[in-house]
Amino acid sequence: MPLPDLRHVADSLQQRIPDLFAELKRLVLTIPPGHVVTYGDLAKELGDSGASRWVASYLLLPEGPLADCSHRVVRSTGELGLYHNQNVDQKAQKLASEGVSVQNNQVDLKRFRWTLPAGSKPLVALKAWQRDFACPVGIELAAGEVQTIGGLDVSYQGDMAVAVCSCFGADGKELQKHFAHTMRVRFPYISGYLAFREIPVYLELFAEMQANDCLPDVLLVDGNGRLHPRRMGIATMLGALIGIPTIGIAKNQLCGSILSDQLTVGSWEPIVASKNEPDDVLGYAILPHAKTKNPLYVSQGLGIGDLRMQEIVARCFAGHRSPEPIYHADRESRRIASTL
DNA sequence: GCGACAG
DNA sequence: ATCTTGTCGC
Repeated sequence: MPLPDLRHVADSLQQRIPDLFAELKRLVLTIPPGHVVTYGDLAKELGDSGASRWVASYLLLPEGPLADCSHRVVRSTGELGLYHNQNVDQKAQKLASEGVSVQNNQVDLKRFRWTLPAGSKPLVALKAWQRDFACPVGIELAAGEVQTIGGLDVSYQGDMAVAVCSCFGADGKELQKHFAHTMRVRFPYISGYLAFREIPVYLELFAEMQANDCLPDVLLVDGNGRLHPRRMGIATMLGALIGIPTIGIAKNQLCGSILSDQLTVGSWEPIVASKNEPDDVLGYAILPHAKTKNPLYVSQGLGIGDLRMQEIVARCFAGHRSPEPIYHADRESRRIASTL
């Protein structure tokens, strides 16, 4: 199956990613003096209440572009919450000067809550994109021995992202070569939407690797694949976009429940969406070795069945918690980011 | 009050 | 992910 022109894929995907910063700013600027909204109100208007933590952290940025308005955003309980300059009293004073009465660090939301205008809800569109995403059917890891296993990770220096792909041989333990690409990210980290933050830099990286005729046979991606609220984690989406089989490797559990309550070294314990449907396996938890008590969360990206996925990941274990290709990509991307 | 969500 | 000091252990 011919691979797509990744230069073109990179450019067209970038077009489809909304500017959440601009949309949040637009919403915040509609709050008139004398009114407040909650972090959750803003997140829901962006399309997902799960974005409230990002909304709060962005508003509370000390030198952030919305620092002038952040006093008008409070917690859902009516508590004032934090303020960008650490001085909550100043938040109360600003609200009071605008006519919002504050008692015991609380605002009466019934009286002062502003109704935000209907927005474009960009996260609703992105959720729909994930749900409806049609994976190409032809992507399957070829039978026989794998030649090259790639490990992917991204590190950050501010809003600069450094993506690295470390290419390992069939044994999964010997580094052959690696590639790196640095670019500015323009989408925040929100749980469930990691792909929209990190896929752009990966696509730039793979466009270069394609130009050098150095694409691995299979990719281990730092993040989930099928183990995702909408079954469309970054590993799955990336595999579909670049046409290479992928496996998702996460260090923390995003969703689902582990069927077994006992993890033993080297055993693949199924993770299901709900214990009521134990046949719907989203991925596996595995302890790579006895030195760590935290498992790795491994799930199908695209084009590889469970057994082969387990075999490929297992042969990449060598004393670190992460498989060697990801471990190397993590260290190398971090090293480069620290020089920026 | 508790639980809590990849990077 | 990043911010961060010392500290425990192989």
